[in-house]
Amino acid sequence: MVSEKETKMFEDYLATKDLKHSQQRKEILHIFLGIDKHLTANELYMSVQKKYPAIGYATIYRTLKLLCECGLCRELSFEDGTTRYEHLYGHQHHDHLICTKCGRFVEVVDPQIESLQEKLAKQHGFYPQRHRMELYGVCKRCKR
Amino acid sequence: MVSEKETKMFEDYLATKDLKHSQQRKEILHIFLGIDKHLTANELYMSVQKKYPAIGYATIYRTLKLLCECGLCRELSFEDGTTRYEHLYGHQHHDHLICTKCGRFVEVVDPQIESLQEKLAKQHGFYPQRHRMELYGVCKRCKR
DNA sequence: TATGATATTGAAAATCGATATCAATATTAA
DNA sequence: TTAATATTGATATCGATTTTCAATATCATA
Repeated sequence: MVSEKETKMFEDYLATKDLKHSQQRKEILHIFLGIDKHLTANELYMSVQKKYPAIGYATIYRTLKLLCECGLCRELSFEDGTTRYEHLYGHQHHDHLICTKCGRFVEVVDPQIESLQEKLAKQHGFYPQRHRMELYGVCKRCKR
Repeated sequence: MVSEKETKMFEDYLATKDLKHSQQRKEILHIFLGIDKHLTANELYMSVQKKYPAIGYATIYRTLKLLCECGLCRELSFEDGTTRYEHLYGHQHHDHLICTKCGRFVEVVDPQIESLQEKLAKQHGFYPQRHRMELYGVCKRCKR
């Protein structure tokens, strides 16, 4: 079952921006939250299509943008040029470990790295806001 | 003066792949090495145009790809969607600290972070190959 | 240094993902 | 119910990159 909390977050965001709670937005959010993987816009479009064939491409992109703005979604652009979206339902901040053979993703966090990143930014006179870290390697399964 | 070493690296790479040492390739490499900043393909194209108006867009892209393959160039795709290329002439491995206001780049390395990244990958059963880290923040100049 | 096999080129067309346009429709507050 | 306004889907458009293709350049070998 998909959380009420995230639905609420989205609706609150729409309300504060004087945007409307359209059916399409609700349906896209619901489907997006239900898929636990890093989706491309196209993959999301396909999933949405199965249930709601009338929903167009542009609405997918528009809704993804809103979801990113309200903090429910993160846009990730990878080495290979693809842009993927991950929902933050039940996930905290994390970075990615990516297998260069099979493309498998693992979410990782290392508090020590996090704090060193902050420190490093400050050392250079930057006020740190966020970061992006991707570790590429070959996973256990592919190494053999 | 631009290093012979890099030119040699490129020529050796071309030789091993049975590719040819065309004038265009030599000229693009030379101009690319001479510019010490993170260029978009278009920016490189413009610089090349000034000296060699006959060289086309496609050749710029084709040559950048070769330079990346032989290790003289790194392709970077940033948060804002732009793709930039940096040459590795006189640079070692480094990550980036990027100002979200003015777009200024600083190259940074933190050996402690580097080794924790390796460790983290290994902990998850990955054989680490490379990584990418971008720290976003507001720089000293923009903060005021 | 001429030849022929093959890679490279520039120009233009094609492709890709993403965004903007626009008339028809849905949402919302009054 | 109405009126104001936001949203929609279809389509056109965009900018970045890649592909196509006929003409040309490179290079090993004769």
